[in-house]
Amino acid sequence: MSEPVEDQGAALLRARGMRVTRPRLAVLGVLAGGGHLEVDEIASAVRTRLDSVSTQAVYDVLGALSRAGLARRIEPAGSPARFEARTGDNHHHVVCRACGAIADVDCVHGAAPCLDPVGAGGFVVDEAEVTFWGLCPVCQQAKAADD
Amino acid sequence: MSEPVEDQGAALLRARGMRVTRPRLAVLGVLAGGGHLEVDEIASAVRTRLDSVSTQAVYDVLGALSRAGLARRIEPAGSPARFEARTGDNHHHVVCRACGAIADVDCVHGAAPCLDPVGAGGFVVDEAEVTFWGLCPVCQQAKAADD
DNA sequence: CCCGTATCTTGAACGTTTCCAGCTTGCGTG
DNA sequence: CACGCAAGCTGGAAACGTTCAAGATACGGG
Repeated sequence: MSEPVEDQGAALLRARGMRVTRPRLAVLGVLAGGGHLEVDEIASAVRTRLDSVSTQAVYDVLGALSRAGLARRIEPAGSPARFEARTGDNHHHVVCRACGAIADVDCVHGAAPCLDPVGAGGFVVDEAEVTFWGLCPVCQQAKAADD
Repeated sequence: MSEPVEDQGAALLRARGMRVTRPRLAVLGVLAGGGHLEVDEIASAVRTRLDSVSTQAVYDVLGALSRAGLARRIEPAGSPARFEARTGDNHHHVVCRACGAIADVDCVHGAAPCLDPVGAGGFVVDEAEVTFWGLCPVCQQAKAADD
C-alpha cells in the first residue's frame, strides 16, 4: 500500500522479463485507476504524467501489456478498442446500446460459464467471451423522458 | 419452395412496411445463401446478380435489414463487420484466432444461457452475446505442422 | 561504463465506415 | 393510368482507428 503505483508496475514488468520504461509505467498507472478506457483516453491520461508520448507508443505498450496478461483488450461491436487492468478473473461486460458505457459483470456460474465446447464444428475453444447489451441507468432515464 | 428467393424477400420486406428495391432483394438473396459474410463479400456477390450497386447502398441496406430483424450483424474483435441471415434463435459463434473463420454454435443451456442480469450495475439487459475463441480445424493442423 | 537490442518517435499509409449533395425509384393518390 | 412525394440509391470525398516503416533513443546485462 505504501509502494507508489510506479514501483508496482516496475515489479510486474520485471517479473515477465519486460523492460521497464517510462511509457509503460505511465500506462500501467492509468489502467490501475480502473475503468474501460479507449486508446485515446489512455494517451491523454498518460500525457498528464509524462510530457510527451507518441500515440504509437501507447498502442505498442497496450499490445505488449495485453500479450503479457497485464491488461485486457475488449472491443464491443461498433466501438473502438478499450483496455482494462482487471485480468485473470474472466469477468464479463454490459454495454449500453445508447451511450456505449461499459460496466463489469462478475461471472455468475462459477468458473467457466457457458464455456462448453459442445459441437463447435471441430474448433478447439480456449475462451468464452460474454457481452451483455442493454441500457445504462442514465440512458434509461433519458429514454423515459422522451416518452 | 417453388417461390424464387426474390419473391420471398419481397414478402419479408413488405411485411415490415419496407420498400422493395433491387439492391435489397439481391442482398437478401446473398444472405439466404448462408455463412457469415463481410460487407465486401456481400457487395461482390450482389454485383453478380445486379449490374452495379454502390458500396454505400450495401451498407445502407444491411443497416436497414439488421434494424428490421432480417439480418444479424456480428463483429468479432479485430474483424470487420459481418452479416448473417439466421436471426431470432440467439445462437452464438466460434471465431478462429488464426484465420478469423466463424462457425455457428447452438445455444446449449436452453433458451437464454448466461443471460442473468445479476447485479449489472443498474443496466437493463436485453441480450447476451457469447463469442467463443479458439482454433478452427484447418489452423489446428497448420499449427501442429509447425511443431 | 559500454554495447546490443528492445523500445520509442516521426511520418505515412491502410481499410473500413460514414457523410454529403443530388438524382432515381418505389408506391400511395387522384 | 399518370402524378408527386419521399425513401432510397449513386458518386465523390473524407473521417476514423489502427498499423506499418525507418531511424533515433534508452534500458539493462556484461
